[in-house]
Amino acid sequence: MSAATQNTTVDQLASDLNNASLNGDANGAATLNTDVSNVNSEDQDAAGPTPTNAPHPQASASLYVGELDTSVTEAMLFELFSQIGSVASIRVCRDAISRRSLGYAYVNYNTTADGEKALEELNYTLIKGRPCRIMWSQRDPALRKNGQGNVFIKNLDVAIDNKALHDTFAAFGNILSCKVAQDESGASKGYGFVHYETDEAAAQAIKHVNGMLLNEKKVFVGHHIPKKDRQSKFEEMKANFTNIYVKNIPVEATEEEFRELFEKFGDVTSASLARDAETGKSRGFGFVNFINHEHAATAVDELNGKDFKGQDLYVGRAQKKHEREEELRRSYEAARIEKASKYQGVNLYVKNLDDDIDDEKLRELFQSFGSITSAKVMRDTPAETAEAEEKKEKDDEKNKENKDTKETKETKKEGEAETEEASAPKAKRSLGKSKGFGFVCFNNPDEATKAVSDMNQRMVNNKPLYVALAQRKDVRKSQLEASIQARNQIRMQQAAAQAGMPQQYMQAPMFFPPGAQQPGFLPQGGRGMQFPPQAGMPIPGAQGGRPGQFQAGFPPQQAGRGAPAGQQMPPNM
DNA sequence: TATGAGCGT
Repeated sequence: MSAATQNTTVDQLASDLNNASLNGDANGAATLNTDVSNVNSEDQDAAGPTPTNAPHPQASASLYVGELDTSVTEAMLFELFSQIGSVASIRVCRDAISRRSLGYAYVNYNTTADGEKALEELNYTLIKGRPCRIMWSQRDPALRKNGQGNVFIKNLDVAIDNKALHDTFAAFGNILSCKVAQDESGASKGYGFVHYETDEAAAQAIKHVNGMLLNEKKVFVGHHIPKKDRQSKFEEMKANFTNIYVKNIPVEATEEEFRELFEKFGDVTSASLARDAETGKSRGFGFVNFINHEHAATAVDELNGKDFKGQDLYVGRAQKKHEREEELRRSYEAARIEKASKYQGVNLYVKNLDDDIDDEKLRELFQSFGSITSAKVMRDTPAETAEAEEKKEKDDEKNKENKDTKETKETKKEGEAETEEASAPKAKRSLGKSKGFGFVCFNNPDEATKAVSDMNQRMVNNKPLYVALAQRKDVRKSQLEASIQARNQIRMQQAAAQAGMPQQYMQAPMFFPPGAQQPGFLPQGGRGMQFPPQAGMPIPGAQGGRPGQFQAGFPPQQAGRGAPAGQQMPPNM
């Protein structure tokens, strides 16, 4: 980074910090001295931001570009990076077998200056809707893998993006990499990372920003601790617990009785029963804290499950609130997965359904194969259908009487059994329009398999059904991705063959700018193709147009262009 | 609440 830019950034930091009320507030947040123009040379720490303008160590012109969408090609990167200066070469790294992009690339410039400029001007540029992350290529993994200088920031305001984070933290030293964690839609997850070149810079950043307000939010800034290190620390903490949680305590038990019960095992610093805020009545649980762990552990061993005034106590290590919540979340997730795998092999995906087919009719179609636990036609929400309905109502005015007697019912919740149907109120509510597919779940896999072989391609209301075993959402998703990748690969090869490109260059795609002399390329000015072929570009004469299109009205295979992926599975899978 | 990914010809 140039000195001029660095100064700008520092000034900007000072002003940003002021604007963002980083200077403390009534809530007791600490005050940050952002005055970097009046540094007391004897007080290094108070000086705060100590930016370094150190050039990167290798003095190469090779950039690593990460966080790329897998569809990003060399050509797209060339278009962007050549705006900065003369690009020597670009390579998107790909899996050796599947050729799927690994999500990162190298951009090599002819000069280091251009590399620096790209780092300053192109970092976090959106490519295919995702901000790219640019670093100097650092081939020595050891330098990257020790966590030196890596800082973790949480409780970030969602408005703080990569650039804002970078600008804020650049004042403390040279940043190798900086990122705000994002969800799939690109929204901030409220935490991020700043990896400095040196530990000193990281220490300065932590010292000066931890606990400060950024966009009204008090941020935590600390050393990045990898998951496994945090976990082992947590294990150690758990192994030395002194705090105990007790439940199933008779409500008539007094604080004193409760405390006495535990004092037999050692010195207790506190023993309290949870009480209702209004009535003051015991809520039947409480906490006991011992001075030392051994006594706490003995109390758990001796008292758990023991009778206390007529009730069997639960006594265990007390969890932190978030720990307990996480445990509950995990067990919920485990239950969900178990439920999903239970459907494996018994749940059928049925598509190309006529709009007239409702849950009831779907069940009837399949009931001869065995015992059906649920049959469900996926529908738009009534709201989505409302507009269309309204229009239809006008059209149907002539047939009004007919419509009024039509059976309507509300879309049912997931997992509800169909047996309710008979007793369901025939309320005159609008039913969402059928999405043309649904799910039929059998009791056992044999019934399901038989139904697939007998019902697939069966004509129903003049439409051939597509019937297959339903796939789990994640399985389906990865299969779709693989097929798209394979399709693009074929297109690339077809395009290359058409252009007369030697096969070997398809195996190791490397983009050289037009005009660059590279061995094996067609001479300039010949009839050679523009290089490289882009995924998704139309290929004259290539077979079949859009893959997955089918003829004579028969639906494509499940891996083709079926209903939108998000609707393929019932919500319980 | 939250603690990443990542290096080739």
